[in-house]
Amino acid sequence: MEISQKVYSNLRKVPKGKVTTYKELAKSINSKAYRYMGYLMKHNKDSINIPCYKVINSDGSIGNYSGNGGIKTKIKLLKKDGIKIKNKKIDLKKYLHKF
DNA sequence: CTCGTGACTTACG
DNA sequence: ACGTAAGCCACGA
Repeated sequence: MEISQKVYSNLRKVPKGKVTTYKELAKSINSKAYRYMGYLMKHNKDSINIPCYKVINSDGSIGNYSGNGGIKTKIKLLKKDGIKIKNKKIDLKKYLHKF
């Protein structure tokens, strides 16, 4: 199975109300290709089934987003999932999902 | 095979 | 806190 498919699969496992980081995502597939995670999201081959907005930076900041509205929409979607965002940062202690 | 790319991370000054 | 640099890895051309 291709790495990209594994990443997508894992990302879909993130429960509602939780988020994950590029770092954790890479670790979950036994890889250190942190940068590639974002690369995959941007390419967005399966955007319909992949909640890329649940992927954030290791320090809890939002990171980036190429969808409609960009960062703003990403934050909105996260809030919709019940996640509290403080000054563009997410409380990883509460919302980080580990694989 | 090599090269460029990327929504990252860590370390250092 | 901020900018810079280096490390990292899969993928397409």
